Amino acid sequence: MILSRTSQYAIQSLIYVATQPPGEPILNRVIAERLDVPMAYLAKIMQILCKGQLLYSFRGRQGGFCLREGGEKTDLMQILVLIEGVGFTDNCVLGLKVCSDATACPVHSKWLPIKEKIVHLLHEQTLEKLAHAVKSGKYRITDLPMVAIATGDEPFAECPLNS
Amino acid sequence: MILSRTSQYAIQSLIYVATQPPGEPILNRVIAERLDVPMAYLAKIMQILCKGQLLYSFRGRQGGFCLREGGEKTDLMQILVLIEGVGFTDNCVLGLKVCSDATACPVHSKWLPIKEKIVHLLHEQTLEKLAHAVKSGKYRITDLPMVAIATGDEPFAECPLNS
DNA sequence: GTAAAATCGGATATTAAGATCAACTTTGCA
DNA sequence: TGCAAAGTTGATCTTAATATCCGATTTTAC
Repeated sequence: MILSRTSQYAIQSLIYVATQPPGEPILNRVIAERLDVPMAYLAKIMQILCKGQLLYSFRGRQGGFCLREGGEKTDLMQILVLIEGVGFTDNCVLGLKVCSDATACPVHSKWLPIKEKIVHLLHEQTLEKLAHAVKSGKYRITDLPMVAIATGDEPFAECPLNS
Repeated sequence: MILSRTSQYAIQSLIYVATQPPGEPILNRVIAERLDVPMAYLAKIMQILCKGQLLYSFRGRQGGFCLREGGEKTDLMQILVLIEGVGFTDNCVLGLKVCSDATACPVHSKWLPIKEKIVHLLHEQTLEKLAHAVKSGKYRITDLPMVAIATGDEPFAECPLNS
């Protein structure tokens, strides 16, 4: 019913990066602050995302993290497979090691169509869509107020964080 | 995507008890053996199920656990609410503390109908139905072979475990 | 060349879930 | 009445997820 915190942070962070103007590296420290996530812990997660080819990282001054080319097309399923491992959707509801159509737990067949819907949802939601939703201002990816999301179209000229 | 082990054990155990002839107390030790679940840990869970009014417990010789009257009508939702707490289905996918229709994460509205389906499934599946499915022999609640489930209709006279 | 800024990566600490153990109470029965 | 079988209870151990720390390394501005 719930994703691991690690997965949640990964998704939040990627959406945040996707809301930022492409090509400009974003600091881990900044992401952690804006999302109210432990910085050192997020750094580990960012590393996984880099190794998983979802992000670029740049060291040194002017460093930070960027989406890879085409990274806006990344969907939630890709992220979760990277963090939770492949087959993370295949766990039996009752925890059976083997629970296939042949030898199943009593809820297996009822759970199957729901799982399909979840998988479909995860494939459908791309960073592009999610970032757009957040930039519209109608949705949020953190409990903190998201004052400093640049829209690209309408820069917050009055926002001190952008100066 | 996954229930806690505690919830899984609770469900497995209750289904097992529901497959047994009513009125005859079942030993915690026996349940733990049949389900291949740590005995002492299961005992704790059984305790919760007793306090939650799903089971009777009897101490001393001839003791054990029984379903309460009408316990066959218990559904999975009741069990999970007891173990995981009320509102366990209301967690935000991204982990936001507040994620209501008014102020939502970007997947909130897409997740809602899926959650409805899950809740419906959990309400629909009663111990009665589940136990019946298991007794039919087509489904299982443990990775171990369930040789010793009494059907009530066709006792396993040849099974040494029933002697 | 050097210092500052930033990531990298290994070691460690914390926390909660999962699991175990031992002492205790209750009960049935000889 | 005494013993053995069963659940009860609280303390404790283990493990994995979560979180932190710190030194090493890389990059860049000057």
